[in-house]
Amino acid sequence: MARELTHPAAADVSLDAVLAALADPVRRTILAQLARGHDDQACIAFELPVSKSTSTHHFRVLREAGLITQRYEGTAILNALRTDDVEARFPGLVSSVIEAERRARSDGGASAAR
Amino acid sequence: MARELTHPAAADVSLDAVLAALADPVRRTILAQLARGHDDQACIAFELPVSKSTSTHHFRVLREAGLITQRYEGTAILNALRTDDVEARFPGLVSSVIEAERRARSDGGASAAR
DNA sequence: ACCGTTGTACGACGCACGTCGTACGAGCCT
DNA sequence: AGGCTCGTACGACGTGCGTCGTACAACGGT
Repeated sequence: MARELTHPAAADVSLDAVLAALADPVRRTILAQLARGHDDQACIAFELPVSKSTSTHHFRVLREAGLITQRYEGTAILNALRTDDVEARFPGLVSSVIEAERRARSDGGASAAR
Repeated sequence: MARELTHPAAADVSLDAVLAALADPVRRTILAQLARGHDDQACIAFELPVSKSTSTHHFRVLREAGLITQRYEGTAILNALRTDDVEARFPGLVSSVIEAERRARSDGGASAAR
């Protein structure tokens, strides 16, 4: 059957959706790891402090916000950043968030929050 | 008496709080207008599609996230961006969001969202 | 053919957030 | 002193979101 993942067109990526997606720490973790490692990491490869279904949920939010692409490879799904599209639409936004996230992670991090 | 507004120290500004604050369109409207006009605009000067109490709430969130400073001037409160502090901590983040917000506003805006 | 792997669908639940109205406080002006 | 303006405090309410578990679907290997 289908096995089709719906991605928004580059022009349809909304600031609202992107910022809402970036607001969650789990999703930022995913993005940071995706930016750090090579592309095409399966969802399984991420160490997330949530259940499998929650994981699926977060990946879907990221995809529907236009931040990542997903494609099937057997039963697994390979994830990749949509760096080009997003940077073209919101220059500097996602990259600065990822950079900040990575630094906050390696840092002692003055205050953790939430 | 007090009349003291509590602001977080520059080092205590957390990525989580900043992104959570940026996730709301009303608060981005405030930031964009603050960036556009001069500093020291009173809360009243903002045309927001919400009630007065909700307005207060959003300004407080922005202040406690470390994105703006507020100081009393009579009964009014003057607002200003904390550009320096925030840019030092998360380079490029807020500026890119404000830029994107402004463009999305003047733009036709492909899709509105929410 | 079977089973394991990988991810999805579907409720369900609880909490946090955006929203509001009303009542109040603090300061200015006449 | 009195009234006006600007903002806050305090509930209250609805909804959306993050979370989970269970059941299921698609694909690959043995």
